[in-house]
Amino acid sequence: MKIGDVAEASGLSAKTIRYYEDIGLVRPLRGENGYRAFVETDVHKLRFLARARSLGFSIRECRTLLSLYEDRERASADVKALAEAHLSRIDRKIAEMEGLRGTLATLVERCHGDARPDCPILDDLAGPAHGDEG
Amino acid sequence: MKIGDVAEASGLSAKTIRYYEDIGLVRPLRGENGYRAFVETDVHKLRFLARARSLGFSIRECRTLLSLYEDRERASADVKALAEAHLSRIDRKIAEMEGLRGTLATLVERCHGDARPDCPILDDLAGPAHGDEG
DNA sequence: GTAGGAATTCCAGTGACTGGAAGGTCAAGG
DNA sequence: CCTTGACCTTCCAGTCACTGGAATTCCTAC
Repeated sequence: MKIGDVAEASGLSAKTIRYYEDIGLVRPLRGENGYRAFVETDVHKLRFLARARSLGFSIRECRTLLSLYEDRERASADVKALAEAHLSRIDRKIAEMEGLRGTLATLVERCHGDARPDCPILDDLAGPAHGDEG
Repeated sequence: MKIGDVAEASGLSAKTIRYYEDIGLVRPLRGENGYRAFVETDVHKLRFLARARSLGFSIRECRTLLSLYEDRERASADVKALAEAHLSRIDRKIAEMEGLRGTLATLVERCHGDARPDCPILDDLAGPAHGDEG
């Protein structure tokens, strides 16, 4: 299989697949013409990678996940730990985003949004209501 | 004021402030010794920037926000539009993260997390239950 | 005069790609 | 045999918003 086929099969771009080879995530063989020659297991790996990335795992984590995946002897606890750590990162991120969303929503609500120049949003950005700013 | 003082006052690092000068967000004067000489309005600007960045506005948006802020004639509607666009981006991002969280949480739940090698998380990553993958 | 801390510049690296240039390979069609 | 065009190759640069570090200069205190 050539890179184009594999790109189609895995949902990754050819660019990304080359990049993944660069950083050692896949090691396709080479044909006599210099083209990458992928086999089934490469496609599996790349699909695995695509899915893991879409779930927000970093490349570094994907590397671990992949080695865990390829190790028939590994404990599922290892994988679970990784996923749980990732889950709590996601939770933190969501909480952060929601706090941010709240602040911004309040600001937007308070802004009359017309041709007048006074704007609560900019006022907040200029100095969050401490009172004595200058 | 020197960069260290301004860093303290604005909550940004000296590195970041130099970077902001590089990309034209602030233009501090220079003293005879070559040191940056910041005035009050620079500090205001930098605090504005710090706050806007912490609310997740991109540098590009900050630039717009800043020019809006400095334009005494601007309509608050302009600012509101920008903030609303940003708000809906945040909403999309949150929804995406929550979907992701759900998937991952289910996976973690289904994983027994012991020394056995079979693991629903890796199974899912390897090929999300379509049935006929290979 | 010497230490130190803080300022300066410039270069390189982060993460995870993406875009584009310049050139090689292959199958089909004339 | 030659061209066309799709696909492949490599390599370099850019993205975003910084951050780290080296080498050097400046200022203050002792």
